[in-house]
Amino acid sequence: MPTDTRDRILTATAELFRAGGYHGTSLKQVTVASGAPIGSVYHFFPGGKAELAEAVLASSGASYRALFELIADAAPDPVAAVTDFFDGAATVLEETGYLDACPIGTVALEVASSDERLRHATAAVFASWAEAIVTRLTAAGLDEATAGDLATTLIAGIEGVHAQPRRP
Amino acid sequence: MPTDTRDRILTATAELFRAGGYHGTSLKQVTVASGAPIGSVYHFFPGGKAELAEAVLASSGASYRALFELIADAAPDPVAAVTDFFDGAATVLEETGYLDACPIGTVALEVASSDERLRHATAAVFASWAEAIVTRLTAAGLDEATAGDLATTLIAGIEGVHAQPRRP
DNA sequence: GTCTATAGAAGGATAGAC
DNA sequence: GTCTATCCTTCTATAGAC
Repeated sequence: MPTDTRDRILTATAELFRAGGYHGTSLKQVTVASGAPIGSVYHFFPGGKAELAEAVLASSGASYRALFELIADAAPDPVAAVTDFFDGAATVLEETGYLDACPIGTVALEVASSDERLRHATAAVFASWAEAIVTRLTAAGLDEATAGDLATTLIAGIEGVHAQPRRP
Repeated sequence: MPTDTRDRILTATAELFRAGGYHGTSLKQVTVASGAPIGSVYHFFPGGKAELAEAVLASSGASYRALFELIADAAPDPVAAVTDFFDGAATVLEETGYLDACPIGTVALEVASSDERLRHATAAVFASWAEAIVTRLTAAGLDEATAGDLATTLIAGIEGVHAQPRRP
């Protein structure tokens, strides 16, 4: 399969971003973790690290959105949708020892004031999540404004939870 | 004043961490922003970048805690304390164009799984904040467990808010 | 305590054979 | 599409004069 290598680079980089963020991840690590040589990385992402990061943010963002939609649409009501989603996140955090966070939030904090292009990529992901949430909340009867505020609050909550390190 | 340089290094680094995080900040930037030569940085922080980061986390963490305590103790009740604090954070975010985030949260996400020492430093800060919140909530009549859970939620909220980039 | 110069390693990126 | 070798820059850290 020809695009197999590209996918491996994408998922490996997403995993590295979860652990070390954008600046904490080197292309050398990407080659080792993905098994792809540096030449292939630049073949699929001619724009280098920045273009790779942009693709990772978009693809990871879409995955998390799909996961939320899957859980939400299986839940009987919006309240259950939210608690199911947070319960799932809590389980993952517990099972992984609170080591790996959300690649979007980590990168978003790093690049907010320094990289216009990547900031846009993170903002697009959060906007997409908000849309998925708002759609379901308005369908359940909430007005647009309340649904939007609640979506922002929920996204802040899930991101903030991931910022908490393991204690001690 | 002999420790003046040390303070300038500390505050300059905290500002840089807010913008670019730990890995996104170089010691060269620290020297430029603080006006202190690299020799002085290593004079005050012989352990290099890691030791400097540890000091920045502790000092910034203490400042934010003090700010919360100031606002909370001026508020008539716990609910007002929380809304006053979040309102203050919102004002700062608006005034700065959502550019600079929380140095603790940013670094916490970067180092959670890669640097044991810095992870401890971030965990200590969050624990200190939680203590400040729990003290006031239990004084207001909440039981210890509920106060602890609420403190964690509030900290997650304030951190998650800072992870949101400016839109568009 | 301050400052400069520099060592030594690691980073991103490119060229070109295959 | 894959892989290696290599260039240039930047980074952390150290040495030593002042």
